[in-house]
Amino acid sequence: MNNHPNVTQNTRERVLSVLEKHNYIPSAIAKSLVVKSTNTIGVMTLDVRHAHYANIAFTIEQELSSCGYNVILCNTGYDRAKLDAYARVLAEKQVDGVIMVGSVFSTLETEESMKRYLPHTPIVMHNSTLRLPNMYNISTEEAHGIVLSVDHLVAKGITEIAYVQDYDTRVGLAKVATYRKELERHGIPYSRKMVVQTVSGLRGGMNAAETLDSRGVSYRAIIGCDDVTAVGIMRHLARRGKRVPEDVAVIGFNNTVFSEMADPPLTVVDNKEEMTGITLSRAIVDLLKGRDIPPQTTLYPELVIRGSA
Amino acid sequence: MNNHPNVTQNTRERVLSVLEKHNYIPSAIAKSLVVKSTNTIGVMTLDVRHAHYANIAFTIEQELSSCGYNVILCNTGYDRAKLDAYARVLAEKQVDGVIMVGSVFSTLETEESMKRYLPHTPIVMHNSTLRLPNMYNISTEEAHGIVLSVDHLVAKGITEIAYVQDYDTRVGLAKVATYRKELERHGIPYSRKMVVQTVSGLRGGMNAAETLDSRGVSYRAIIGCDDVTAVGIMRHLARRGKRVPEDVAVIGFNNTVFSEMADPPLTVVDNKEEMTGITLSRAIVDLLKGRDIPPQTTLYPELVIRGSA
DNA sequence: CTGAAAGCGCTTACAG
DNA sequence: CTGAAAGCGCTTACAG
Repeated sequence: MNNHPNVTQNTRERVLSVLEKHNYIPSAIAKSLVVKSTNTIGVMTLDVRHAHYANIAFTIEQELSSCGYNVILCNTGYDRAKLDAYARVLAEKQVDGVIMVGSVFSTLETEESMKRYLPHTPIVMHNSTLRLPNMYNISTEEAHGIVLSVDHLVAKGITEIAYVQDYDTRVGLAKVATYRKELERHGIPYSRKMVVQTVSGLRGGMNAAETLDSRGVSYRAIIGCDDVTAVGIMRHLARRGKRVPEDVAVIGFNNTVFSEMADPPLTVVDNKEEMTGITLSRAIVDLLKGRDIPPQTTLYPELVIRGSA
Repeated sequence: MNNHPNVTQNTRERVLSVLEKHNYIPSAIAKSLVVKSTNTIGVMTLDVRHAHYANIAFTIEQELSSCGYNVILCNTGYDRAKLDAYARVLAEKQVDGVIMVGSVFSTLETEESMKRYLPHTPIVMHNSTLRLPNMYNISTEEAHGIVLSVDHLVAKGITEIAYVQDYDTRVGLAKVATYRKELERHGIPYSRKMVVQTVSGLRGGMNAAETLDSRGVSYRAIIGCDDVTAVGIMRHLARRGKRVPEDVAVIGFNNTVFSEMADPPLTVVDNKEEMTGITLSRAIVDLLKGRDIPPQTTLYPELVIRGSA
């Protein structure tokens, strides 16, 4: 009788002292069996070695543990079979809910696994979505970062703005589209020559800037798809003797440690991972407490202005 | 009757088809209650946002999941109360074992919590130790990295070697001591002026190199306590117009992405996080399978030679 | 080879 | 206000 109202002070104390003496630890699994709730949440992520997922996973774990839930960590990679196996084992272990973070999870295969194994378990997804009644989506509108970046540059009188994109994912495409739309909104002519596609990363950033130079276009700013790529861009510029931000302004995406460490420190679009983790955790807790939440929530990034633009 | 030998092919097929049709998922918690094993391992770490812990946690999770175990992630920070709470909840949830990674866990408070809540659960610890019969230790001898670094520099004919240390932790102290011993072994006079203490990080590295300059000592190499600090050291050198490695060779510790990204790419002591994660996982699995393992295992780092030394 | 019973450690009604 | 019984969904002996 855990903290029930109708129990005498006397009896309670007597019982507690005995428990204390024998170092009694209640079995959560026996309890779970009857109350049909395990107080554990499955957290699926692409790869927690990546700072982005690590930050979100950390925040989720901290937030949930402060609410009495534990986290089972699942790194699926790009492996469908792994995802399926995790979904099954989370069902067997009867997690109360699952949080999936990453755009990788927007696939029909994922949908099938989740529908099959966890048809009634609340699922909160970040940056991906499934057509399932028990699924709730929370997304960060990364393309909004382009709006912020272009606005920032234009306010400084810079109009020759190049854009370095990486993969043709849904958000990747949305970002280029927004880049084009934003230029037009500011009355700046759009040129295909000002956007270069590359592999994200240091090398990719260097190559992208190199490509831009080889095209002979004139640019006063480069927006890079992420911060590490932006560091690569800056490295190429430095080797060409161009100063940042005087000659070329650089803006990156993702406010990881790399941004601060860059020289000059990078101005970046911050997708607010802590806020994301907290929002995801609160959503699942709300669902488990029977409170209703909107099926779709949008989070907006913000611009962190440092030395590079 | 899961795959028991004495069951007819016939019966088995009949049963399986019914299970399949009803989409039956066995309850792991009901099973756990009777078999006294949950197939879940608690992994305690300081903070999974740090690349070092993220890498190890990732590898542990992958390795254990391939052996049929799930991981409950616990980020304790420096908070004793949190650690105590996690220890208790892991006991309640009846994890089969726990892995603790980080030197933070070498405290009497930790020992008390673990003894109280998990007296019979196998505990495998990395870089920390407790005087408990159910505890097994696996440590990476970081000081060995100093041996490798000094050897490498001396082989290049460099003898004026400075050392930047951070905190006075057990391993921090062991590293300076080894630095001194190694110099002596190579017949190089040791000077207190050649070691500077700093706060780890970019800023700390810059400050440390600055301090070295202000002391007016002559140096041809600097060994930094970690890679980010080494990047700071290189940044200071670059600002002073010194070339790396021509004028000054730089070696860091921890082979994170920062090392590769540095310019020039950093020569570093790699503490082999993947190997560490695998070793920790195998140890706990061995213990759970009833195989005996040595109470203490030592792992050695290796030198990754890149452009800075 | 198969089926029914007991029990894992809890909670939840339900009698006393 | 307290105590004994039933049941959560499995596995493990043990009869048939």
